[in-house]
Amino acid sequence: MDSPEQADQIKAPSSSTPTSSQTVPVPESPIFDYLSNLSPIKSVKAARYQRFFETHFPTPPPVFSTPRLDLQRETSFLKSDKIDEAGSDVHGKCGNRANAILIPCLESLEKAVQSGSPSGCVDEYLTDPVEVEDCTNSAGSHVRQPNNLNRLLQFRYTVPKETIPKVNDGNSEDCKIMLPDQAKSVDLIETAVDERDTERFVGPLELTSKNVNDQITRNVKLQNAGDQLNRQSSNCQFPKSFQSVESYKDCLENSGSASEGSSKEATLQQRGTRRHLQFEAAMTWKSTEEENLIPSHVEPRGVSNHRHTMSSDQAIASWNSLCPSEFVRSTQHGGTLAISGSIPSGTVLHRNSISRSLSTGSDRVLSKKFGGYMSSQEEKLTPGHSNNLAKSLNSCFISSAAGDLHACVDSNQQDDHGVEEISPDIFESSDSMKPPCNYLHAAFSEQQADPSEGGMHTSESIDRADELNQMSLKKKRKRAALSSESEGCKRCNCRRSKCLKLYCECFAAGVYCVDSCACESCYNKPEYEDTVLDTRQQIESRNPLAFAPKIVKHATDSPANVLDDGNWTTPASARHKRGCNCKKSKCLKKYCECYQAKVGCSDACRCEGCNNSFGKKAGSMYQRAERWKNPSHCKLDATETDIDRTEVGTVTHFSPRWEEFTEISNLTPLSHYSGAPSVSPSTRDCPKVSQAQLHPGSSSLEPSANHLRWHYSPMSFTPQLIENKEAHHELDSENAFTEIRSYDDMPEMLKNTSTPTKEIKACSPNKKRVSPPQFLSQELMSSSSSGMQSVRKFVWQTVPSFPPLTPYSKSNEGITQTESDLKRNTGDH
DNA sequence: GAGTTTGAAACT
DNA sequence: CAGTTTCAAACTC
Repeated sequence: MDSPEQADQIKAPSSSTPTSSQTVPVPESPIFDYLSNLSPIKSVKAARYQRFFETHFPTPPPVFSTPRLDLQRETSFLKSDKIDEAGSDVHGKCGNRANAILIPCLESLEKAVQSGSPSGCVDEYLTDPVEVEDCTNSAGSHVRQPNNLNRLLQFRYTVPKETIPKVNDGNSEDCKIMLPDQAKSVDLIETAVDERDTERFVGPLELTSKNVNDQITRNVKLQNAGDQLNRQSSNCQFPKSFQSVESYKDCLENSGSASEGSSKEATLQQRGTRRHLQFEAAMTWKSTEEENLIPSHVEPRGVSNHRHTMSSDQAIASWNSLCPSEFVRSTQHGGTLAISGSIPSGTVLHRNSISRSLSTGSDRVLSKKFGGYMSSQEEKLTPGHSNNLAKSLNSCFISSAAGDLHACVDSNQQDDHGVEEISPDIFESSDSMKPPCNYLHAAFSEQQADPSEGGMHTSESIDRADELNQMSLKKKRKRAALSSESEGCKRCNCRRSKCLKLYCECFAAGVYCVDSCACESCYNKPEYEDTVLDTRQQIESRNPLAFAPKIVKHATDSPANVLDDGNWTTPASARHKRGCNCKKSKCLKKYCECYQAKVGCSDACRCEGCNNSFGKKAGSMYQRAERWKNPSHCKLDATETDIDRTEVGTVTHFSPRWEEFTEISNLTPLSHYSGAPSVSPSTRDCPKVSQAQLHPGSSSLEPSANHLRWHYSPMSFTPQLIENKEAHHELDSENAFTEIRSYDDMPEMLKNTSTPTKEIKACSPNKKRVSPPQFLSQELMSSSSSGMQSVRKFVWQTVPSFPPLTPYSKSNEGITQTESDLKRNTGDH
């Protein structure tokens, strides 16, 4: 059973292992590899990051006051649906029954909560939802496998490649560690994803992004699950059998929804930081990848745990770009942070870094090779490399300017990561949505045409630099302008902002300026990473969404809508996040950001005399009225929904902040879906949703993928319920959909303050919406039109499977209540 | 290419 | 939060 590699791994240093860890040989299995690959995270760290979130997003007291009730309810819910048949003999035990895998997990959670769990602290509760999902997910993946809990426990201690960490936290059992093969795992993931995604082209980057998201989600989930399980089932025995890859895949699919749902059900704090997660998701992936690349043999057992911790921290840091430096500092305590934990502060914050991460994920070898993406810390460890790192940015990098997926390939990697591999369709047709070609071309030219940066010797570099300097700005600007015109790419021409303000398109896009930019006194360069990050941080402190995509695509762009209403097939289905403020251009010139992005103006716009050819703001009222009449054609904007909700059917003024959040929330589902196409049969049955994801113009392909997960998972548990309920309502599902999703994604503070749902519904123009405000989810089920069905399902998924576990549940009282109602109704049936 | 217009971003 | 200033892109000539 023990492969050579495993043997080596077993021999891996465990000198620092305080506890006697009896290593148990683990058969090599792709599945297990994958699972092992999930970067187990130490519980301590988990708690830390939870506290971290708390710091930034104070948790509402009510949430923690009643975690138990919610948990019970949720647990029972799951049990009734899926677990009962598996038997209930899992209580108190660590799942010897494979089929009952879900139960142990829930039981563990339940016990933890009911018994006041060791810490009894908020952190635990915050973690619970994820844990449950983790269990679910893991369960799904191990349905046929006994002692899966052990595995979950094991995950936590699994060390990539040749490292044999101690398994137990000092309890009774000594567990063996599976030595994961990261490459295999990655391949497996990609394969699984690919197999499920048969409807659309999936570029390499996209797969990478998916992996990134998967990795992030699973890392966190597994971490939490591992922690919880470890507490609850230290006596678990190590699994002795391994399921087949096929079974794993099946389970993966079945559990996919749950897995993804975990994100949705993540703590409110997490939700508050979703945006960062979206943008920096790649970070975690990168770190994970790098982790695996790191020779484990170098690090002692204790360190291995550290590493995982770092992985967790990295993810956290990714989620919270507001405090990158803090994160970096925290990671510096880890023994291996140099590599695995070394997320450059810049990387966390700047999208260039993200690109790096993704590139790393796409090609680990390369990433390792051109550690160009190394953080400053890494640079310290490997002097001389970092500078070339950025330059050797050979693989594709992704930027999320305007929520788009951008790919850049440098000359070195073109063969390996040709841009051609990236479907042009992933880019928005609008100029603003196009890849910031300055990155594309800049990075390219930087490598190719700018020897000064490519490793030339000093004299040559100087000469080259002089040449470049001598190049008149005019020429540069002209070149930039030409390239911009001809290729739809943009380069900045900043003169006074130093490219450190949002005026700078590069900076705003989260990427560094490149040589082809015509900017002056540019500080938006890798060498000024600290400055860039600080500035970015400052800007984000003012406006957390400053770097969020300006153009968001509406998740409600279901295929049906597209078919029924050609207007919505255009990019106009997307909207500017905050809307324009045009006064003189009438939204007919590129001065108008909406027009520039080729999207219609929405009620979010404060433009005057709007005549936007992609959609007039003035027409929004009329359109909305039409939509009210014909919900199946509804394409309601989140903005409109919000307005409806807050303005009693009259288009007046609305809070831009709200708009931003709602739009962001809209943004994610699509991306997510595209990133993780198959999750549950239920979701598969929603062609509209999936197709919506496929919309060529989808602006937010990757950055937000993680975000989306949180919306889909629950669905797998309640497809039937949805159908049962949805016929009972005649509400504007579209609105409801948007509303709920927005609500879901919205930070708690906003939820509490800006949702006069009652008035809204009571006052809706045509009185279609009559349901009580607390039953938001019911609205989702309103429309009977086929076009909305998928939407309804999708919406329903937004209902947390395990709402009570988090503060979020409290805030979503209405939703959870609806869920209860549904359960009752279902039971009646 | 120079100058103007425009609206977002930043500032007060 | 509103008004003003700054800024860089878009536009015009």
